[in-house]
Amino acid sequence: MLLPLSGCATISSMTTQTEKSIPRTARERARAEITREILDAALRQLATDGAPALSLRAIARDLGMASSAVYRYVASRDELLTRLIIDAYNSLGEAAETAEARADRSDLLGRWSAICIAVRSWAIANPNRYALIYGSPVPGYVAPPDTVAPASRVAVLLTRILLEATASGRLPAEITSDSVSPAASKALAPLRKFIGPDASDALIQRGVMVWTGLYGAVSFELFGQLHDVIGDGPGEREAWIAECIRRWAMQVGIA
Amino acid sequence: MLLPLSGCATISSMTTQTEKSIPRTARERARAEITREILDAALRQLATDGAPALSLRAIARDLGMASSAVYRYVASRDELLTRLIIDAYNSLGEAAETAEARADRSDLLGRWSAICIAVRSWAIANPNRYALIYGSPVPGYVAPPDTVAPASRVAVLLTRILLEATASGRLPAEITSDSVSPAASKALAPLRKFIGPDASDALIQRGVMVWTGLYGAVSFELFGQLHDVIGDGPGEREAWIAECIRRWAMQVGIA
DNA sequence: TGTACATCAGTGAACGCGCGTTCACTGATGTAC
DNA sequence: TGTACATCAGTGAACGCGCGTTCACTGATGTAC
Repeated sequence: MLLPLSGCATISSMTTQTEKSIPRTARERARAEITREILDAALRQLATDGAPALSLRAIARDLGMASSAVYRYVASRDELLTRLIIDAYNSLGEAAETAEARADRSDLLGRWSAICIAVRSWAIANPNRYALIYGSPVPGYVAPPDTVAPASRVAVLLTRILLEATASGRLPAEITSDSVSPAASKALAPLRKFIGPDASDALIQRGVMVWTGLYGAVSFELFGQLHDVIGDGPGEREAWIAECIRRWAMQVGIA
Repeated sequence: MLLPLSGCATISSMTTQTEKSIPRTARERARAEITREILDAALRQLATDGAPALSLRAIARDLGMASSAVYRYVASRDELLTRLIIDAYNSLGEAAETAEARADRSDLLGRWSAICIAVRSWAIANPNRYALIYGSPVPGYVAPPDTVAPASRVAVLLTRILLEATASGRLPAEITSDSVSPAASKALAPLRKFIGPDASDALIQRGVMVWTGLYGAVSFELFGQLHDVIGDGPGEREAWIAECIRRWAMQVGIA
C-alpha cells in the first residue's frame, strides 16, 4: 500500500466518466459504451453471486453476445478482476472522501467519524465488492501495481488527519509522551517514508492499530463473526460501531 | 458465535483421536482409517490450493480411488467444507489453549500475549485454513450450528482473562470509571448473556474491540494489506504484532 | 462350526453442467488517395 | 466526392478441461441361526 499524500483527486473511477474527452468516431463511441456495459454486467454479477462465480461467459450471455466477443474488450478473466478491484477501491475511496469533505475542516473528530462511517456503510452496501478487496485473496491471483494508489485512498485521508492533529499541537499528553519499542519503530519504517518526520512513532503505531481495527470490525460484521456477539436489531450495529469510532478517535488523540 | 464458558475441553478435534473407543471390526477400523485419509488429503489440498479449489474428485485421485467412492465417507462437498471449518476452529483453539496453559495462572498479561501470539502464528502457519474461517464467506455456503462452539474457543479464553481481571479488583481507574453509550450497551446484550453480570459494559466493549483488532491485524498481515506499510524483514512483523499486543492488553487493563 | 443372508465398500460409466480461451471467418466502419 | 484498402467488432464452432453427483453393479465383510 502506498500513501501518496497528494494528487488523489485525479484518479478517476471506472464507473465515472473516462478522462479522455468525448470519443469522436462511432467506433470509439460504441467501444466505450460496450466496455461500460461489460463492466456493469460484471458488477451486477459480482453483487449477486460473488467474485468466485464471476464468469466471462455469463457476462457475454447477459449482454446477448458471443462469449468470444468479450475478449475484444477484456484481455482475460484476471484482467477483469483487476479492473473490478481497482474500481472497488476507488468507489470506497470516493465514498470516504466525499463524506469527509462534508465535515468542518477544523473538526478532526467529525472528519474522522465521517470516514469510518462511510467505510462501514459502503461495505454494508457492497458486501461482495468489499470481500473482493478485503477478504481472502484469490489463490492464483496477484494484484498488479495499478491497484496500489486506489487502495490507499482511505488511509491517506486518515493519515492526513493525524498529521493535522500533530501540527495543531493539541494531542493529549499520554500520546505525546508515549513511545514504541525500538523493534516496532523499525517495523514502521515503510509507513514513515510516506508520512514524513512530523508524526511520532507512537501516533503512527496507534494509527495503524486503529486502521486495522476499523477493517477488522467491518469484516467481522460483514462476514458474520458478530452473530450472537453484537445485537443485530435496528440501529444496534450502528450504535456499536459508533462506540468503536469514538474510542478509536480517543486512541489517536482527536477526541 | 456462542461463548460457552465451560466444557470446551471435551470438544475433540477432527485431527486428533476419535472419542468412540477403538473400533472393533475390520470394517469399522478401515472406515475410520480411510475417513481420516480423506480428511488428510483434503487438508493437504486446502493448504496448497486453497478452499475454492477443493474438489472431491481431486481427493479421490489423490487416494487412488474412484471419485464415487468418496461419497461413502462424505455426504457432499459442503459437508466436507463444514468438517474442515470445524477442524480449523478446533486446531486454532487448541493452539491458543495450549499456549495459554503454559503461562503462569496469575500472569494475566502473559496468558493474554500467549493467546494473541498463538493466533497469529497459527494463521501464518495455516494461511488457507485461516482464510477458510476468517476470510470472505463462500457465497452459497451456510455454516451449520456445530461450528459455533469450536468457533468460540479463542474468545472464551480471552473472556475468562477479562473476568479474572475484574475479579482481582486491580483494573485501572480509567477502565472502572469508563462507560459506554446506552445504545452501545444494548448492542452488547448478546455477549453479556454469556459473560454474566460481573464485567462492566466498558470492559466488554474494550474486549470486543481488541478481539476484532487482533483478527483485523492478523488478516491484514496475511492478506497482504500490510505490504509497504509494516516492514517484512526478519522479526519486523513479530515486533509490530508484539507492540500491538502490548497495547491491546493495556486497553483492557491487564498491562 | 458352518451356512444363508444382509450389509457395506468400491467400481466404472454416465449425466449434465460450466468454464476460459483460441481461431478462421464475415461484415461493417474508418482512412488515405 | 468516390473508391480501394486496412482496421476492427462480432460470430460460431471447437478444444480441453474440470466439476458434483447418481446409479447399477460386483465382491468382500459381518451376523444370525
